[in-house]
Amino acid sequence: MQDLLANIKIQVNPKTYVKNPETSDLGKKIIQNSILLIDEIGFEEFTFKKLGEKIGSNESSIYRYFENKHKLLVYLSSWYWAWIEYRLVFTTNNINDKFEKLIKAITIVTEPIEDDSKTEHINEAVLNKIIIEEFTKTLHNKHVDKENKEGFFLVYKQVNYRIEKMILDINPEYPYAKSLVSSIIEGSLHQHFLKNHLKTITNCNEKVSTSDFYIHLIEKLLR
Amino acid sequence: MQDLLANIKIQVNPKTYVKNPETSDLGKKIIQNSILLIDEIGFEEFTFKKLGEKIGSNESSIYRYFENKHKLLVYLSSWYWAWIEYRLVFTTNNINDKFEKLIKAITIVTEPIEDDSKTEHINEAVLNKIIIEEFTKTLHNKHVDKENKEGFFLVYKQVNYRIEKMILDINPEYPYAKSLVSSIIEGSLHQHFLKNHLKTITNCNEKVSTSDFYIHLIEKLLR
DNA sequence: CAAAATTAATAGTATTACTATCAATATTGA
DNA sequence: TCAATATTGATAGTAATACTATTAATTTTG
Repeated sequence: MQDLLANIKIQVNPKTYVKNPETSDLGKKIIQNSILLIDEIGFEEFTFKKLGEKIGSNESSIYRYFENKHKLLVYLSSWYWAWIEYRLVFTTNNINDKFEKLIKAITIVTEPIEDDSKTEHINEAVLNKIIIEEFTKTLHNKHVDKENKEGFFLVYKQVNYRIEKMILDINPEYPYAKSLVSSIIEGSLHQHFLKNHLKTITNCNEKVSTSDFYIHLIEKLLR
Repeated sequence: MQDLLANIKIQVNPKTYVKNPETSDLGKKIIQNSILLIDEIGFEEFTFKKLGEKIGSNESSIYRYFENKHKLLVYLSSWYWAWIEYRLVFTTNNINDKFEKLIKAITIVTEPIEDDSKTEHINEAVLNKIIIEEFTKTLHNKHVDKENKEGFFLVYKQVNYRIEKMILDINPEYPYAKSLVSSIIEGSLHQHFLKNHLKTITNCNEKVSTSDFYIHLIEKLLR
């Protein structure tokens, strides 16, 4: 899996960037260190100037890759969900038992990302952390509708559709497959967030995983 | 209910404001029009300067009520959840059937807010809209832990605890009561958001309500 | 190795997110 | 009622943000 991923290039919607960061060293440095810096100081405090200082490069050079920090976050999110989708397809492929397949899928989107693949400039564990803390901001702003039309959230929706299909495969009569999936995918990020910050309104912790909660839920609901 | 609410003063954590906006005309104007302006232009574009212009008042006067726009949003959210809690307690009071009680509670936190009570300077329907679009931002920032300690999210958590108790009353063995509640409360806002912006990953629309989805869910899960 | 592309350095602008000061107005309480 | 007090408005000012533009230096490539 590690090796396989090393040879796969994750494609991100070109509208999110001015110049593809995968095509240069500086671009890769921008991606790598923006993940680290956003994790460190949070998205609100994050600026291109600070990122420039961190990578020993110039603010204006970063602007040649990304229009603004919002688009950079959309890029990072898109990369993340494309990576999740890849793992989802790879992991559930060739599983015949429909329920087992769904459980594997739910696990992929709900389990914490333990460690990175070490083969790339992207640290998936840290990226997962910033997705938990910041992903909501890619959707919750007044450009959502415009950006949705431009296809910024296509991969995210694709992940939703794939799992929806698995649910309808198990039970074509279940009337809320879409809502169930979107509430699991988003809800899982939320449970991870609560585990980190508002521990008293979640059961998830070191012992009980978010995956446990959601697998128990779908078993009760669909089995 | 309307009349009753007119005589109830909703209490908000004093640490969210510098001067209580309920104590003056200007304060009430700030609350009333900040809700309308945030709904209009979104939280990112919202500034105290623009609000000042809207209410024919001075930027610096608004700073005498709220330290910054983040704290104002926390104030508005706290008011909202206190109002929800009040309606929750009021509506579920004296219902003996445990399941009926829970369904009423779920309905309160998931149904759209149709219209305001007309008795106050706060338009609850519009406030509900901005909670759907912006509430996530009160939690997702680097001051969460500090603000959580200061009690900024107490009422929100209180709403969670109340419904958790109802679930455990029905089934004390259910191991994920906290996570179920928090995922319903937050997930409901998310479903409303998807209904407005990403329609293809939700079943909720004019015909199917968010409440339907969640009531169906808890019936399957706990009945 | 010359042309083209990329990056760095510097400067500059409009806006934001405030703080400070002081005058004008409203409120209140003796 | 009138003086003290509190509130609000107007103006000015600062540091930081979120960019854009220009030009020089460096690197890449054909």
